Amino acid sequence: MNYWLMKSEPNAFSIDDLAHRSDQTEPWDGVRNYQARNFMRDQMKVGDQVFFYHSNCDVPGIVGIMEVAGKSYPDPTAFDPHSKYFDPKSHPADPRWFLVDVKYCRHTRRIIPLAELKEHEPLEGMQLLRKGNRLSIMPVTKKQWDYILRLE
DNA sequence: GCCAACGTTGGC
DNA sequence: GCCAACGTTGGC
Repeated sequence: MNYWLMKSEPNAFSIDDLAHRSDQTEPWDGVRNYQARNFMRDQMKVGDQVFFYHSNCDVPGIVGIMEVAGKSYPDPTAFDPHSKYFDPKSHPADPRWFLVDVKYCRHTRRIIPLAELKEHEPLEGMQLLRKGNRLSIMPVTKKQWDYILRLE
């Protein structure tokens, strides 16, 4: 069992949007960063636990928990000329971008703000807290996961 | 292979 | 809106 954190701008796709999907499941499409892709393509397993993080908003922070719902597969938006995520360099025979489906588990009891996470010494070294970090998908250790859940 | 220019992310 | 950090692109 692995643990992850995935960012989304709530203006574009929020935890509430995910919760209201009929299946409460959504393909995490549009990721165009190789490191983030590699995590999804190579390391995410069904049942892995994921923090849903809201970025670029009034109170950036962890807002909920979801899980990996399926094995990775090529991101179809890369093949679609009408998609804003279209990438002409990605071909169905040799796909460049991959994604996983994620399923809503629950909201956290409250938003756990980024500013608060920064105050906790045991979370020092978290990739999320590194200055200038722009990675949208990153691993979380079990220790960090458990510690953060106790902050709820 | 180097690196300047440029675009994007995302906190503040 | 500002700007630091960082990834990508493309000329050489």
